[in-house]
Amino acid sequence: MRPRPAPLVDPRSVARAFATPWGQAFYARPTIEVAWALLGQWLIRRLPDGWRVGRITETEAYIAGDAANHAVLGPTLRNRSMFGPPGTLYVYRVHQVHCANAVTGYGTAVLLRSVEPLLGVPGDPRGPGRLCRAFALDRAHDGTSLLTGPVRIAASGASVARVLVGRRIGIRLDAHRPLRFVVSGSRWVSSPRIPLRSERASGPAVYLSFAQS
DNA sequence: TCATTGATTTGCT
DNA sequence: GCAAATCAATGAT
Repeated sequence: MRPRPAPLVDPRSVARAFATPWGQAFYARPTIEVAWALLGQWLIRRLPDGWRVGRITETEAYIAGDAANHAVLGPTLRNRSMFGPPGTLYVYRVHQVHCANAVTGYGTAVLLRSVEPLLGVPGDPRGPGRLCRAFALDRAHDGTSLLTGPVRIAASGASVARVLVGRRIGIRLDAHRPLRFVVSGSRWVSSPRIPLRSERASGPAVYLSFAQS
């Protein structure tokens, strides 16, 4: 019998982080800034039989005036949680999978694309569909709060040294915009062949100048 | 009620 | 590299 690998995080610290997640102010900022800030944070899922924890390694911003944004035409049955308060979870289905987003403002959100498994994560959480499968997320979680719900995001305590920026994956409209953000050097990232360019971890200020909200 | 369309993943060539 | 799988949301009829 093979020894079980030691967990990368202490379950007690996970419970503490789950109890003190990022608050609404974390999400109520320009979407690109939030997409950048989410890198390195803990995504924590509470299930009846335990925790699932991953370190966020890949995000995409869906901003105002963005043709690829589901919310660009206003509220519908599918996207209505994108018009909830900052820190709302927006989960939708596309093809055969689900994708999870953190709402930042009225009709804007950050797609969670990949995490690095830290505790209790089954399978491969690289890619938004596989991330949702690994964290057992579906439309039942749409509209729940990342501040008080069964899925939360909390500070990891560690900072991300360098961020890679590139075009978003799998979209047709506004496909060229540099709104995809990746933890530099991580192997827990989808679409490894899509080109990315390296940016200082000092922040996304350069992108905020041309892409508001 | 019908046709179109995907913020994906997988498997085959 | 490319296309199929497969289905709910959406908008047109």
